[in-house]
Amino acid sequence: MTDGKAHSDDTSSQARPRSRRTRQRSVIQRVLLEANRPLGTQEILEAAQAKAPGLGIATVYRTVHRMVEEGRLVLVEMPGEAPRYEASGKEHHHHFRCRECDDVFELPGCPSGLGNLAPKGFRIEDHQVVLYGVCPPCTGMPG
Amino acid sequence: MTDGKAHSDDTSSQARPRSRRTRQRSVIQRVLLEANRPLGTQEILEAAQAKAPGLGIATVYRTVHRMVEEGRLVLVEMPGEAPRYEASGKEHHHHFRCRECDDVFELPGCPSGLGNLAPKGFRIEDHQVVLYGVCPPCTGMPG
DNA sequence: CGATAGACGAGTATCGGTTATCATGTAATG
DNA sequence: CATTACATGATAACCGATACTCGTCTATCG
Repeated sequence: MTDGKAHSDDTSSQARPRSRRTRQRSVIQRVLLEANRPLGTQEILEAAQAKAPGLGIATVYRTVHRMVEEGRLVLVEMPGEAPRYEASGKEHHHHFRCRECDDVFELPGCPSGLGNLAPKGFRIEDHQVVLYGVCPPCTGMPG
Repeated sequence: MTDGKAHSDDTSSQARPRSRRTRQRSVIQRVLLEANRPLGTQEILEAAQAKAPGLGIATVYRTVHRMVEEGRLVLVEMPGEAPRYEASGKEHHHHFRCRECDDVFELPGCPSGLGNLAPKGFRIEDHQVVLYGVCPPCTGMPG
């Protein structure tokens, strides 16, 4: 073959459209990857609009979906709430939700003995722990 | 009125309408109180319709709300799913969700050391643990 | 039994979250 | 700088879950 590189008319594989680097997209990605906690779509929108005025909610959804498909973001679901997203690749951890500000924080580590919770006969594949309370800022503490 | 008992025209307090004992309501209550696991509105509807043909979803919502207000039912929320309801008054416990049948089961007990998960500065008030996997019936086990 | 306040079922409306549409804008390429 | 395919923003449409409306029914009580 004269050119071994796959050309644009290659219909094999999923033919995912070539990705572009736009201001909106990079701002959203930065917001998510630099946050040290899971963010909801509205949080993402507001944070990103500071750096990209006029940014719309549709772009947030589009970018988040793309990043999840790319494996760069993972879905974080809290009981009774809309989905949040956080950077993937972190160590196994759980979450804390502040009842004052409604923010969700990451908690390093994992309690042991979760496997003993289920009676015999249950095959445990996964687990999720959520702590509720008040975060340091909301208690009035500086840290 | 001659008697001192509060009559129906008493507008003091919340004047909650007098409750009636209907077939639909008692069936829904039995379904919920006898289930040993949290049920969603659709599950409640289907289970109750077996004993009360023609029962409508509106009555399920009405009865569930009433029972929650009365304190006989507690809301159980699983991440990313519609609300479930279980009988109140049980000992502190957590839940297991089967990925095959999507049923949620109660797990007696509670893992220790959850308080150590949060760094200093977080005030922990509550917690929730969810295990995911396959329940005994779905693994092919009898019990 | 008769009166009546509650309750019911069916259907419609609403709600928050998400997705689709489309005209316009713009990054990437030559 | 011209081309063009991909991206964007605004808005409408959609969706599952839940609440409301209303005509009819019935448990309760005298």
